[in-house]
Amino acid sequence: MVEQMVQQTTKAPIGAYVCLLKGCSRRKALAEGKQVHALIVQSVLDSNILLANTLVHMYSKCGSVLDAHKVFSNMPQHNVYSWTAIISAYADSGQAEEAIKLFQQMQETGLAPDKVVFVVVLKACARLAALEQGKQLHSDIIRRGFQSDVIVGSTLVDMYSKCGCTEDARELFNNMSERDVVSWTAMIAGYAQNGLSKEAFALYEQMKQEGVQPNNVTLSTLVDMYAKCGCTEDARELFNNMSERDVVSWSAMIAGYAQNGLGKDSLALYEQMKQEGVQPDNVTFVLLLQACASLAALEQGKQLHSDIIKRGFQSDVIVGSTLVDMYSKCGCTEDARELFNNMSERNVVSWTAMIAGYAQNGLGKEALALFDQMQREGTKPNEVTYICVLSACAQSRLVDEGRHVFDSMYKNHGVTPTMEHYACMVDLLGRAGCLADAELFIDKMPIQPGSVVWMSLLGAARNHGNVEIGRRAFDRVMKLEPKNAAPYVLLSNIYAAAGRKDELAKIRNEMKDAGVKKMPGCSWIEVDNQVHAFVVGEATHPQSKEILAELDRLVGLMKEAGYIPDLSFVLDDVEDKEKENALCRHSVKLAVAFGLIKTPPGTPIRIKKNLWVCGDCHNATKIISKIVGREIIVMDANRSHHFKDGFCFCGDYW
DNA sequence: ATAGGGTTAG
Repeated sequence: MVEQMVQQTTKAPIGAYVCLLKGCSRRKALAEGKQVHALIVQSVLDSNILLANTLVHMYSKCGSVLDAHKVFSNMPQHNVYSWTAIISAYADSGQAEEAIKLFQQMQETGLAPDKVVFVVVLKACARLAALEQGKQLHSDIIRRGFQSDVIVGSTLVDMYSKCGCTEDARELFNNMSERDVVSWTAMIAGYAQNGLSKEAFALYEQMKQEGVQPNNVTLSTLVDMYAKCGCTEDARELFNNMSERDVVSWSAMIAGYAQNGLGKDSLALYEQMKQEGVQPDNVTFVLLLQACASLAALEQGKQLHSDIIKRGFQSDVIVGSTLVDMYSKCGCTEDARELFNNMSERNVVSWTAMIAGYAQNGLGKEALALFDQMQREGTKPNEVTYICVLSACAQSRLVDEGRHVFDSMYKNHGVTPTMEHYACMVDLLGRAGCLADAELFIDKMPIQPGSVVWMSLLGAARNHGNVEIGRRAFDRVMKLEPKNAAPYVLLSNIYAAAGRKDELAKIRNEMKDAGVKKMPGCSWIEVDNQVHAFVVGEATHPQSKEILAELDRLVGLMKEAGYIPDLSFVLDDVEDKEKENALCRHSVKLAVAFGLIKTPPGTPIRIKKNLWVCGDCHNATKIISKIVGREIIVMDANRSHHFKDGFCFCGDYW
């Protein structure tokens, strides 16, 4: 077909080829572009500088920097457009350092840069947050008199913002001789990216006052900003009022829900998006997978996975890593691993996601093995990798292995332990019952221990019923984070388990006086592609009556099997009978009962919980798994619990 | 040629 088209236009072969290549660029049709390239070579037109430049451009747009570079280096001569095309190829593919290097090479050849090449190199600097180079470019731009160009100006604003220099960006913005909607939006986005939402809103108001119409890019920026502030309702209102919504606008709103714990709303919005005929892209899928992961919504996650394959996004490394994460967070480490093995490209995040998957599911040995493999295959672990490896060791009681990893992280990969790593070590030692070692470890820390470290110790004290250490750790957390409810709950658990009623009452009052509220426990379960949420103590689900009846029936059977409700997990000072009732309304139990009613016998039940699963729910679920002959998987805020035949794979170590 | 949405942990 390509040949036919060319033959029909033999009168202007070069122009025709340019047209064809531009079409390929637009459609990102690499294979077709290569065909056209072959024809150009056949017609001995490949030394034509215009065609060669267009080829470089085409390969760049189709994502093949390698081919772009080949064409570029085979060209008999380069003009400024050739350089622009190859620099932009590297900048767009994320190889910003290479782009900057090429720009320097270009200047060495004596060619004078034009506006466009400055824009392209500035983009590379923004990507790298290479402020010094950016400033150098800025002065070159002034020297050549390009500073009054509105595109160059907007790009400079963007570069300074992405380097974290919002004040420089703003000064430049104020001095721009001409400002269009893009300039305003770049400055608003600059504030948003640097967490200055007040300034961003103020500038947005000013923009409207000066009569500049915000477009859908401006509004999507604001939707994202509202969402990042946690104001999803404001974001939604703005989103609803947008006249034009493209895939980015929808994704920004989907992200807002997914990243604020409202995964259900993300998935609902996706349905609406499809109805309105907007096509999701790779980024949309990443966000939706995050929503599924946060809900452990495996069925919908699998559906998305097949949509991803259908639309050809499965080779995107970020999509792949997010899929690994989604399967892991649904408790399916084997599926995650198979996917991981088949990924066409893996980066440090992909490896880390898989290691984290093993860690979350209590498979410490597998995590360590993968960590070894990763290094053998030449991927350098980063600090997050180490957090995951250490937490895998902590979850699986691999104390010596964890110590060894910690001791060698700087030596092996130059990763300096941060607060999080120290907290992991305290967790590792504390969980294993070495509370004294953990305290000693904190004493020897070269940095001031932060609240995460003390929280780890407090958690360990809770697990091992150590009142004194628990109290000490609690006091340290309070000094750093007086408004956090978690330490109050942990210390209350310690007092309750130790039967220290007076101290329990006292801490409950202190908590009340401090105006600190415990986050209510909430569990989710997906049934028939629909996620159902259960909040502790609430009977708001339409089928609450049946759920409570089922729980009643189960508790009877459980007691026959030896279940004794652990009333120490009810912190309110009420009668024992009432405590037992309260235990029965814990969200995990409600979700389990619902799952039992709504799914066929024998099928596994998968539940997601926002906090840690409580000891009584853990014990109860073990017994239920045996009585009803079902596998029950509870993904809590920390790790998974896989119940089967009366046991949990965590071995009660969590 | 310029502005907006994305991956691992906690």
